[in-house]
Amino acid sequence: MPVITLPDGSQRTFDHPVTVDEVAGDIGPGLRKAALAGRINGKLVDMSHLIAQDVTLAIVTDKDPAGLEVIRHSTAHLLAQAVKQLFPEAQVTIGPVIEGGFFYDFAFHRPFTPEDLAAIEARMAELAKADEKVTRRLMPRDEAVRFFKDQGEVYKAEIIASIPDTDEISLYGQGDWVDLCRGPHVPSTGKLKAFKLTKLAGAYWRGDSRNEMLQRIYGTAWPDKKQLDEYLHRLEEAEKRDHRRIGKELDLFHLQEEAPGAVFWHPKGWIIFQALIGYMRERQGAAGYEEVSAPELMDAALWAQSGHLEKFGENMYLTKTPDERTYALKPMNCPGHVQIFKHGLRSYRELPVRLAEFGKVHRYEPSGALHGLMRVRAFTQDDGHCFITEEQITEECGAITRLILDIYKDFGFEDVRIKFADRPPKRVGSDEVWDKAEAALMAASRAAGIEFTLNKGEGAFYGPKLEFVLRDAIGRDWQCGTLQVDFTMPERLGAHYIDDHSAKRTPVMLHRAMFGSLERFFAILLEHHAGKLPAWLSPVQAVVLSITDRQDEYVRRVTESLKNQGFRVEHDLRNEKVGFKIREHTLKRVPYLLVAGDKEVAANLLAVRTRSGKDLGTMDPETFAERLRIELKSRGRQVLEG
RNA sequence: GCCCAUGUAGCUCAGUCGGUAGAGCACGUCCUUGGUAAGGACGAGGUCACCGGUUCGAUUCCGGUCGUGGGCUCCA
Repeated sequence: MPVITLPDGSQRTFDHPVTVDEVAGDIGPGLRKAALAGRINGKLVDMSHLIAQDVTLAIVTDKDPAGLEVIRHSTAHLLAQAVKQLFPEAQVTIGPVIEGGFFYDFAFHRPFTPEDLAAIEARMAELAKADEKVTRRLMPRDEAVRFFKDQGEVYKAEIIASIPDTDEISLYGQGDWVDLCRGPHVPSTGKLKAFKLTKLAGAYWRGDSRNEMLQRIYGTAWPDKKQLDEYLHRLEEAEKRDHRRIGKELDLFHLQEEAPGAVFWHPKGWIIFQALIGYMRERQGAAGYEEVSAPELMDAALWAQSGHLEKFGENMYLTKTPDERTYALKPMNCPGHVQIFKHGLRSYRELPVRLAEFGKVHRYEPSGALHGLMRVRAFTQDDGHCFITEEQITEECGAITRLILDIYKDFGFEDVRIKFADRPPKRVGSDEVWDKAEAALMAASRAAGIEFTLNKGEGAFYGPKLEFVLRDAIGRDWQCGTLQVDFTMPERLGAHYIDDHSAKRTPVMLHRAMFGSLERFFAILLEHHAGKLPAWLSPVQAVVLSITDRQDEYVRRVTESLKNQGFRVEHDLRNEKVGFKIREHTLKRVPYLLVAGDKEVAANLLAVRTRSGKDLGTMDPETFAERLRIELKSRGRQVLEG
């Protein structure tokens, strides 16, 4: 006698057990048709799920995020079914839903080709059109293992064998194909109407690089064709704002074969880079940091003492010199800063000592990890180290966290996620010291009132850390800022201060970076703004354009004057039509285009146009300068273009 | 590091079933003096990533190396 309570609070009573599908049909034929799954007491189930008890039930359609997940998961199954039909020797493994779509990993004796992909997709379309019923059944674990082993599906058998005894094993079938799955799934394959296979890739079995390489097929799926097309369009748009592409278009930097993972900064890119440094110099100077510079090349012995050589050695560049010494190119700035701290006797009265450096570090990253400016082998950190007493940890961590979040706001990043990364397997320092460091950072985070998620085992080898994560235009997450508590390094490198009882004490060291890598932050900024950097960061803030050569003298004079006032301004006197010049500088994302024709020259004016095509009318050069000055000073919060 | 793809002019890309290559844009010269996203003509530009092999002959076929791209692993 199940009584079923619906989301709107209404109840339906049945005199026999009913399926979700029947309930949906009872509510209305339209809903029954649109239904993909049910949610019983908060748990997702199939349409065929039989309800015998009193429950609350919601019918899940494609309007529900969970419905979209069901569609994607079922499309992954459809993919596997198609692959098994076309390539019976291929073995299936796993096929989860991911952001934007799904993938399925297969073991196969040869790589899939783009032609295979097209054939698979075509077969999937046929199978969807056949509208095969999707059925669920339970099977005892041992029987399921045997069932898949008999079919040569050793990966599936391995997965089932690793499922705890207590969990039930459910199998889903559609047509001639059966797969292990927790479910739920769409009631029939006809519900899958809009999908596309997007790419092929390799992936390790169970994500372990010691395991064999499987072949992963990525795809995306949506409730309808329109949403699929919109998604594909979004991908295209994201590609247009790829920092590598914009870097080329705007002539900001380049990379070349001879220096994999190292950047050749062009004049315009370097202006932006320096603007970032200038900004950070100002902010951290105000926060009590003193800027220093430590050697890039130091004797390997120092890196052995710090523990870097042992824990980080495979990522370090080493060089042997004619004097038979081995030097290491610094992969981190901390040991250098400790040397500066420990030079001379330090008193507790001096603490906190805050040292900062725009330090260029080199790390030999695996070749496959390199990615534009996002992942390089030579990069610049806005690195800083605070030498403090244990009592100062909470306050100092709070100050750093507030500073980081405030700085991100200046660049338009409001949504920042914070992760707490605790002790990694490869580490230095005793467990007691780690307990203390983790507790201290945790307490400081709580005191600062920030929310964070746990990133297990991802701390630095010398201490736990907070990671500040930004999301880029294509939806990828990038760790930028970091804050680490370190009870180990000062000890290993022999740093001390004298406390108020004239005793030698070891300071606690905080490592922090806000941009993290300037190269990466630069790339994220470019993508975030699609190249349209705010004027205070733009390499060229305005271009003065002549219409004919009669304005040359005036244009030169105005440009010179603006330059003398500290603005980054160029002129364009080329023998081209004004439309051509406008187009070109707009494509170069120059914030302001200042046009001078005969009329403007006669009245000492400039016709001001923005890169987004807005006409701001005419104004005299002094007025423009004043307004631009305000915009730059407010870092874009007060914008000339309105 | 691993899997797959890929490397032709400054850029974006054609092309050569093996006989040393072409377009558009950019660049140079000239014509045009034109009012808010491409005016026109002519010209110059490439050891077809690098090293080997097969071949009378390789940019093209094969092998390797390096780089790049998409993933995996790793990470700021």
